[in-house]
Amino acid sequence: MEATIANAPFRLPVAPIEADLLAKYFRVLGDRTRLRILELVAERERSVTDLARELGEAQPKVSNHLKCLWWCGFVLTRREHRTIYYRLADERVADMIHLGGALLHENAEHVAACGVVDRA
Amino acid sequence: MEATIANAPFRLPVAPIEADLLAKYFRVLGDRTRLRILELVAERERSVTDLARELGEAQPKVSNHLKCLWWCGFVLTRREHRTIYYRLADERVADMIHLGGALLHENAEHVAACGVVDRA
DNA sequence: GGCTTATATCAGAACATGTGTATATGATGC
DNA sequence: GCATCATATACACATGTTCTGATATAAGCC
Repeated sequence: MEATIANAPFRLPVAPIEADLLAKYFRVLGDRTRLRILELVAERERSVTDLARELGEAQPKVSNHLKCLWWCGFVLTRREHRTIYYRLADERVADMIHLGGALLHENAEHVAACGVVDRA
Repeated sequence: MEATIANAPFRLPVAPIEADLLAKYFRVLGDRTRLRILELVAERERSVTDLARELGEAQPKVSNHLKCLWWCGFVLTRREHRTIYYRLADERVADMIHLGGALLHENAEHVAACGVVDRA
């Protein structure tokens, strides 16, 4: 046993490959529509149509984002007749978003003003 | 008791404007190089040159990402003579990354295979 | 002042990502 | 089978983001 990454309880990932995947994972949270979808399905399960209506967004758009969220394990589905209900896969996803929200609040103006994320 | 939203201990942010900012905030974590920088500065403070050497990346590239991390409140700086040392601004940033890593591990293959984040 | 070191900025190319429209699949009920 | 409702997919387009290489600022030292 020596692979420190694998068994470290709280050590940051070091391998570049890890960083690549983790970046991709966080990028899923880097979209306004996906965040709003997660908000809603965290509250209670919803169908695609529900989400599209509540968000005021086009159905294909919502569907596409849901596909992304499903692939990456953020949401789970359940079929009932013709309808597919999406729900949050893990409470820790909500925890992570809340943590981000808390940190954001202390830097909100700075983040808003930051042009580097948009224009590097 | 039925309003599951209102009394949930961990309520998700709802306002669309919030979602926009929060997405931007998470997007900062959605880059491999920035994550690797955060790993290193979480361990101990480093100069730009240190980081560029340890990451094997070009100095302007590292500098640019540091600017982004600094603007958005992920890192703090300290000047010593000609050198500027960067360090993690808040332990909770590391917590959030660990949480993401933990969730990722349970879905690693799916996330890797997910083409939606790359190609929508 | 001139030289060196440390960091930051800029412009443009290359790439990734999100959106809208149209269309396809797939299940249900007649 | 046909009509319908719910969801998914494909493609073209616009936008956003990162990288590279050259150059600029800025501090310290002689």
